[in-house]
Amino acid sequence: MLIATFNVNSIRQRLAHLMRWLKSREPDVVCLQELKCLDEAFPREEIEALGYRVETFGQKTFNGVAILSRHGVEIEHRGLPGFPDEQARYIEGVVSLPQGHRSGAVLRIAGVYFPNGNPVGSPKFEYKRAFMAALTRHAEGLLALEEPLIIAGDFNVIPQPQDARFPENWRGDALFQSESRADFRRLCALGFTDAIRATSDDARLYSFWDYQAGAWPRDNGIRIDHLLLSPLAADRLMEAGIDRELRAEEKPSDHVPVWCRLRG
DNA sequence: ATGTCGCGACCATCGCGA
Repeated sequence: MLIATFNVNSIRQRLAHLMRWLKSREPDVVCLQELKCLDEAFPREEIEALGYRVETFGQKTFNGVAILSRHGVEIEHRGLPGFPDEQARYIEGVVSLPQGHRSGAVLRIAGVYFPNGNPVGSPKFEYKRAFMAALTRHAEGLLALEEPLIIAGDFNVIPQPQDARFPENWRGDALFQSESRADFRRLCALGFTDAIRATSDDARLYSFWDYQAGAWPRDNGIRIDHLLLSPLAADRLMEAGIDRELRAEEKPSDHVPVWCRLRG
């Protein structure tokens, strides 16, 4: 059972990349972020042709999230409960696992696209913090369900200095601000496992490289796309990885897919 | 030191968001 997250930075610009990657990696469930289009403009037929159910929560120009699933999926929320928002940043559903799956009958999946929050001290930063507070509150309720649950997406938070090649460059940035990191720790402390950190001590595990200033050739990356596993999901965690080779393709997204494999 | 994309308004560059 392979679950992944991928910020595509425009689904219409990245469809070919996504299709190639879906065919090679064959994930069961994928959370997408930054669709940058309305639901009716989403290229759903192409992805359905690969055997995926497609559930979108789109928005014109900015934001937009989706869940792709090779198994049945029932969407429970488009938009973060308890957080009235114009922006399409949250989608949550329940995936019906194949018969006999050892993780039980269902996997709950929440796809998130966090506000960037820059500049620090602006209303945008307060909006980011409010989004995290609302997600943390909602996640408490989800954990009480005692289901396998994964919150997957672009959190726009660099959790630790080792999650950036040059952490000093991010001082003062909303992605590395102490409040952002504390908010992220508070969410994790409810009982979530960071799939990448739980399975690897490797250096340079990044999921984003800026388009500017040669960030990719210099490997000036950061890790901001995360998979947070509830205890029942973490019990089944086998391995996790980052498909960094997509960043070397022609016209790539500035993010790459991050995935984890659950036993069963 | 700088270096880039994607979108939409609106036609050709520009402002915004990242």
